[in-house]
Amino acid sequence: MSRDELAPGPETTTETTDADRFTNARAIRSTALFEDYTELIADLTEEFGEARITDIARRLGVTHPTANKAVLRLKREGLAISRPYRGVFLTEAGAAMAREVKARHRLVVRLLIAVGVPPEAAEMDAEGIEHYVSETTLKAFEAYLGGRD
Amino acid sequence: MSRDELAPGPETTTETTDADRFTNARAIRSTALFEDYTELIADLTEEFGEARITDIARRLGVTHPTANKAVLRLKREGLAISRPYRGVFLTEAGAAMAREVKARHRLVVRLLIAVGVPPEAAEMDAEGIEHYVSETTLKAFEAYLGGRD
DNA sequence: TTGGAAATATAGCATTGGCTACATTTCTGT
DNA sequence: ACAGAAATGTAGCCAATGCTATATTTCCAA
Ligand SMILES: [Mn+2]
Ligand SMILES: [Mn+2]
Ligand SMILES: [Mn+2]
Ligand SMILES: [Mn+2]
Repeated sequence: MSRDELAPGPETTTETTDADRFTNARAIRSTALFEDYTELIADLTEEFGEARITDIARRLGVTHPTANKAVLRLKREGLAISRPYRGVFLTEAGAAMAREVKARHRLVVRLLIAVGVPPEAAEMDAEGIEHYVSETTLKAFEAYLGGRD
Repeated sequence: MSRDELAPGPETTTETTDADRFTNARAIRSTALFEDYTELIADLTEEFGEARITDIARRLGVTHPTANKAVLRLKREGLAISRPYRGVFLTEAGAAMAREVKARHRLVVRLLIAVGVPPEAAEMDAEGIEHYVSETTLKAFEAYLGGRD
């Protein structure tokens, strides 16, 4: 039952292992929350001029202490700023993330709908899928959607 | 700056809120790890006749104590069984999850490739995406891939 | 057969991301 | 102006998921 050096394959090019894929997915998982927060804060700021903890919490479906703690992490990472008892705002880095994430979100929804997924399901599933779509895949989606914009 | 009762909309049908989408994504996040473990244990069992902690850990790119702890959770949830210092095996529930997840994994890869994503990127991204694809979306993927099977 | 290597288990630590309960501050209607 | 309501902040709890270090068990080769 030897399992060493299994199937080395004829590849001379560096090979993508299972571990690479799972490690990639784990790395993304740890940034997905920040992506949702920055995208949401950008939305709220556009709608209301500021993003308040209560509104963030309600839109995400979490309690306000949970939102508050997440915002502390966002601030620590340089993605947001806020003064006590005041609204939350994105830094330039946070705004850049929000723009990037929003574009990805929309493209994923459009792609899903284009291949026949009902809009409701597309919106629902995209909320999770969006975080795992690489640049390469995004480009492919753009090419696929191509003309019919 | 009133934000109460904003845009109630003309819907009579129950509406999907932002919070619903995020709550759904959080629920899925908490099962994604189990899905990867069951799928992997099924693969290893087929390849070697058993799934050993060391092999699980190496394939996932984590340390073996991490894999061991995850297997304890799998056992607690009735998805796997094992005796001390021996291989891990899936219960019927675990095997059912593995089958379902593997089918989803393959369909997602096929769909991505079908819309023009390079196979390498498709495999990489599918590892995360697969967990967030609903039954409805899966059905749409099947319909889209339709004939050219 | 037995000693070292390999595999497995366990202990203990850290962070994340949930929650409830309670404290503090700000806002608002009278 | 001020009292009560609303918003925000903080403390403390928990589970999940990662890690390193160490102990134990099993396997294998001489
Ligand atoms: Mn999302
Ligand atoms: Mn999004
Ligand atoms: Mn996966
Ligand atoms: Mn998979």
